[in-house]
Amino acid sequence: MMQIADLLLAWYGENGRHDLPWRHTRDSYRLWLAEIMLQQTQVESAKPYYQRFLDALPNWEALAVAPQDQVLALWSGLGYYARARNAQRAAQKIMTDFAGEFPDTPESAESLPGVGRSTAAAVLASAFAQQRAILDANARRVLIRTQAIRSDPKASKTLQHLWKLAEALTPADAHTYNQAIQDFGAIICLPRHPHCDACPLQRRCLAYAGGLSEQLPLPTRKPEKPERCVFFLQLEDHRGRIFLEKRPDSGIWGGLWCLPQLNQEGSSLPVLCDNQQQVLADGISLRERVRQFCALRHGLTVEVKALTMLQKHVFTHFQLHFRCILATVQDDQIVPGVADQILTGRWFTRENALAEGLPTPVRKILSQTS
DNA sequence: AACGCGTGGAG
DNA sequence: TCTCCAAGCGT
Repeated sequence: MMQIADLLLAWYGENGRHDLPWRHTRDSYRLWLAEIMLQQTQVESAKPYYQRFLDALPNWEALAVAPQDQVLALWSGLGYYARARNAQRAAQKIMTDFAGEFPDTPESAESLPGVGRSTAAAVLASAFAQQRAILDANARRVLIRTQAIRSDPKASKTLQHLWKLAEALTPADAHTYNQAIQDFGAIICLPRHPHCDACPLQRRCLAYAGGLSEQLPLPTRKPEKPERCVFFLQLEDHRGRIFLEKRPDSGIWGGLWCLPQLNQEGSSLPVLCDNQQQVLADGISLRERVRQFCALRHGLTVEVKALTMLQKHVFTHFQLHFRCILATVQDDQIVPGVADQILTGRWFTRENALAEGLPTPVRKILSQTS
C-alpha cells in the first residue's frame, strides 16, 4: 500500500510546479533567498522580486557588502522588511563566521538572522540533500487534515505534534518531498474548499473520512484591528524635490524612506475625517503644527498649501488612515546648526525617490503626483 | 506565549 | 466592501 510520501511524490511528478525559478538550482544562496522571500508570501507575489534581486546581488558577498538602501529598494513592495535587513545580516555572518558558505547543520543555519527551523530545513534538504522536514503553512494544513487534528493549529503543543509527524513522514529525498507537499497544499489541499475529489491522499485522509475537510484546520481567533490616523507631509522645495526620512530599523517599515509622519495627538478619527479647516484638539491649527514640526524636527520653514482626501492602508494588525499635507519650503535652506541633528532626512527628486526602498502607500503617493 | 511585522489576491 | 490568509521569524 502506497504511503503518503510516495503518493505525494507521484502526484508531484505529474502535477508539480516544476517551472518555478528556484526549482532548478542547488545553490544555497538562491535556495535560501527564495525561502526568505516566500515567508508569509505567495509565490506569485515573490516571483518578480526574486530574479531582480539575484541579478543585482548574485551571491553572499555581493549582498553582504551592498548598501542597506539597495537591499531595501530591491525588497520595496514585498513587505515584512525585517526579512531584507535580516537577510543582509545573514549574508554578512556567512562571510565572516562561515567562510562564505551556508552552514550545513540545523543549529548553525538557525543561528542566521531570519532563518528559523523550517527555513533552515528547506535549505539543508535542497542544497545538501539532507533528510530534513519542513513545517510551513502548506505542510501544516496537509498534516492537520490527513490526521484530522482538531486542536488549535497555532498552539505550541499542536506544533510539537506536527513537527513529529512531519519528520516521520519526510522520506530520504526530502528535497523533492518538501516541494511536493508545498505544491500539493497550494494546488489541491487549499486553505478553503480543498479539491478532495482530485486528491491523491483521499483514502489516507482522516478529515475526508470524517467529512471534516472544510472544517479543518480549526480557525484561529482574529485579533481586533486598531485604527491609527496620521498625516504624511509632502514637502517640496522650489526645484520640485521631495523630502523623505529614513525610518529606524525597528517598527513598521523599518529602514525604508518615508514621508515625514505627523501623528495626530489626542484627537480621534472623526477629527481627521473632518473637513480641511479642522483644528486639532490641542487648539493649535494644523497649519501651525506643521510649521512647528518642520522647524523643530528638520529646521525647515514651510508653507502649508493643501490637504488631500482621507486615504486608507490596511496592515495585518491595524488600519492606517492618512492624509497628505502638501507644503513647500520657503527658503530652500536647512538652518545651520540644526542640520547637524538631521540624521535621517534628505531631499530626493521624484525619480530618485522612486528608486529607493519605499513603503507601498508612499510609492503610490509619489507616483500619483509626479 | 503572544504579539509585531506588509502586501495583494481570492471569494 | 469585507474577510481570510499566504513557503515564519524575532522578541
